Amino acid sequence: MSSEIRLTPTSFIVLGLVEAAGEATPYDLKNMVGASLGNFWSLQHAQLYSEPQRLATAGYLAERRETSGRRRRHYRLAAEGKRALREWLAEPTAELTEMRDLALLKIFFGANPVEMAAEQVEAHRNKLAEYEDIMKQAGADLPPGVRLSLEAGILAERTWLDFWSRHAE
Amino acid sequence: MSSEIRLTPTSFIVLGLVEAAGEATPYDLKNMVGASLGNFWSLQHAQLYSEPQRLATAGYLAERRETSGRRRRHYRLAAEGKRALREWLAEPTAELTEMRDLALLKIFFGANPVEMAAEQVEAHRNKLAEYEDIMKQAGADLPPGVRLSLEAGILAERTWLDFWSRHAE
DNA sequence: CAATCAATAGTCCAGAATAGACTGTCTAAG
DNA sequence: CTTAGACAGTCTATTCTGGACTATTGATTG
Repeated sequence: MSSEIRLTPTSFIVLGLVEAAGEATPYDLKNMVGASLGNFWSLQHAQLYSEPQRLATAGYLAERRETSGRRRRHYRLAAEGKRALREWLAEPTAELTEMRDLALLKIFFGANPVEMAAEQVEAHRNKLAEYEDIMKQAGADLPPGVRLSLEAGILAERTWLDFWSRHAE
Repeated sequence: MSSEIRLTPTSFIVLGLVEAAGEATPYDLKNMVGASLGNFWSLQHAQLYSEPQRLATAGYLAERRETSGRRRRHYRLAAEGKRALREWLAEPTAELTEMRDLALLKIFFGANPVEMAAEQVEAHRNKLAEYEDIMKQAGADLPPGVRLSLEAGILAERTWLDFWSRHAE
């Protein structure tokens, strides 16, 4: 309960994942992130330990702690957390994709695009293959939202692959 | 000189912009960012005040301070800064685009894509128009790297516009 | 000329995020 | 029974973020 905290995207990621899992430890969250979300929103694993605690003290999550062994903390959504998540999901955003592309930054400042392109083509090709693979394996049974964001990832990777290929000669 | 500091992307942005300008105040840098780079790499203006100071104490920039009025600080590249920038530019990166897209994050967690799409189509359409405008106005005389990253921005915006349009019905 | 307004320019701070080293716990194989 | 590797969590220093706040300058107008 109590202290008001600022809810950041990180907060909603934690709330969303906890909701999806029903109950989860930070380590569970870490694995969930790695398998999905991490592909398009990078997170430090340390945050998956600190953020749930923040949310728990503020009343958005309920915490149950094991009394022996690893003394893991298990989190579930509290009513307040469910409400906050619902609200956030319902509110559309006009905010644009923010991208941070080191290679592009170097190009901007005059780095040689051809040299840059070789590495980038390779990296994007791998990423694209990975996504397409997931889509082929699991595509049909993915929740629609997850599937949609995977599609978006595939589109984006195709675009980048295309862009860099054209500069690779 | 002296104290070793960690050079982050922010550092190289400052070094790169100072090099391009010859000499610049933080406020100049802020304007340069707004007009170009800011479109694909967001920065807090406060950092354009603190980062140059960090770089100056570490010997990468030379600082000249006005003695009256606003007491502006003017920075130029020091030899060490020029070296660091060259080195960074020469080294290709395999790092991928990191994207943070709030709308996509919401979709991932189950938000209604149709509602999301309306706002996003609008926002991306505007951004795309803005880029294409710059390209038409200034395209020919842009430095090649700047032009290339502008092209990348246009491609990316087209991709997003396309993606969201398809879900807008 | 003084008042005032907008644009210009810079400072500050609390809190959040990042990088990455470090420490424990558990299980299975040799 | 020991040890390697996977599993799970903690910690710290530094950087970054959002946003409020202050101060200077130049242009307008009454």
